Amino acid sequence: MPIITPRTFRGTRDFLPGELLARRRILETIEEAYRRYGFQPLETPAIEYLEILTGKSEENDKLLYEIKRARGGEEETAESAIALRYDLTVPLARVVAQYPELPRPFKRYQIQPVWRADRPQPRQGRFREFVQCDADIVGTESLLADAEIIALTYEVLRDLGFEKFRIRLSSRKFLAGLSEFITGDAAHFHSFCRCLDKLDKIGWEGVEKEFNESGIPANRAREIVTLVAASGGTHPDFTSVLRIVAQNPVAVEGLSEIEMVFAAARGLGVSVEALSFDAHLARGLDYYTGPIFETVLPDYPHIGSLSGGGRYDGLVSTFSKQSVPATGTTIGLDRIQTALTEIGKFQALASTTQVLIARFDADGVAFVLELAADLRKAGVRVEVWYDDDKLKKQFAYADKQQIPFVIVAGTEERARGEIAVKNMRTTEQKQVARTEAVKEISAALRTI
RNA sequence: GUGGCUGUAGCUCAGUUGGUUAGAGCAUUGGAUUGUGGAUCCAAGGGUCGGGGGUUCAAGUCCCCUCAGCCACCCCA
Repeated sequence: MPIITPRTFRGTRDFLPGELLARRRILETIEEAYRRYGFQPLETPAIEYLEILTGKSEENDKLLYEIKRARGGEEETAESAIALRYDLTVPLARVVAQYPELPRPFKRYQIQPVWRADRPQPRQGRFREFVQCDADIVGTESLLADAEIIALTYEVLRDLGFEKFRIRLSSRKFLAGLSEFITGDAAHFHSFCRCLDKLDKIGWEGVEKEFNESGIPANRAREIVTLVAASGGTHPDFTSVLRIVAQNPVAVEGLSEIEMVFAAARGLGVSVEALSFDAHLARGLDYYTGPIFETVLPDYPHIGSLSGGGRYDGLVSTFSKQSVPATGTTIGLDRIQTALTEIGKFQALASTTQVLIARFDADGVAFVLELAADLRKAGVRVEVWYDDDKLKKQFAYADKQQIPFVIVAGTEERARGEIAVKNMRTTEQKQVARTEAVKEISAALRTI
């Protein structure tokens, strides 16, 4: 029989225990924060009908993993065609339309994997299968909701140990107005955004070249956007920006929304250096309609955004005659992990076991099993050694797994009604009466 | 999707101008007086040199194709 090479599909990964334990910790931190803001959990299927997923964003349509057919089954018909979801926002919009009885505001969080047929680049935290942590507020147009989403993002990143990060805020509405104001034609909006977004990377010469190549009339663009950009940052001068775009009512409205969200987010405790108004933040899925935001690490520009979100008041209406406003964000678990690893704060754990009960003779089996049962009843995480191996091997295992305590109960100890408890960190070992074992171990565990 | 780089043990790599049974470190397993780990020492297992074809007396080493991985761009979490 030929051996099949063990491997994982490109852009997907196995998570071995050490890494997974650390990932779980990150998830717990995120989930805790989401709950503090009153979000309730939701899960949806990995597979959706193709028609649910397509048509929301041209880029994403290209990244869909379509599922062709079941093995030995029939080819899917056009109506029953299916695909793996590429985000959690579209499924949420579907749910909102499908269950009108849900409360308003509907605040849900959702932590599940999504799939995109991208070309993976691990260093940038980019994969084909990755976990998104979404928090969305559905059913209100209030910009307080957008501000809360920003504050929530801020808290999550702080809780995770990030010290220097930047939440960049802009607005689709403002950009639409700005685009119209500069180009004189709303039709240029998309390419205008795409070019503008590259400003940080390629500078003005590059952007102007892109404008030309995209056929965007942008004779005054440099002057205007330079002024707007100069008025942005962590201490935005909204009055100056207003003066520049005053002739365009859409831009004015978008700007006032940014200003409100900005102020409310600060009011919710977001620190000055963590939030900035970036007029040239133009990226984002096509379904955004209002404020948009993303989080980046200024010191690690190669890592993609850690979070991204915004207001999408039109998305639900693709599934319903009702129009339902919504805003929200997604935090990328894998980007977070990539970033924490780079910063040196991603600490893999070997094991969560607290006590290993060693053994080395057949006579002691009953004694050891009873001890394990007692400890587990008290909530202690216990492993029992299975084979008749040398103690050396058993201790080496405890050491490798970073198990803090090892219990040895050989004939001598058992005869005296005692056990030996060794603290692997201090190497200290002491004799404990079997009757006091649970109490002693529990107390010892509290000291570490 | 566009462009570039790489592909030798589980991992990180070395392999001289193509020449006999392909090496090291780490990891794994076993041992160094039989009830105690992290150090050291000894030993062992593990590779059809990504796959296929070609040039040659001879290819890990040269050429072609292919697959895979990585990086930049695109886009984004």
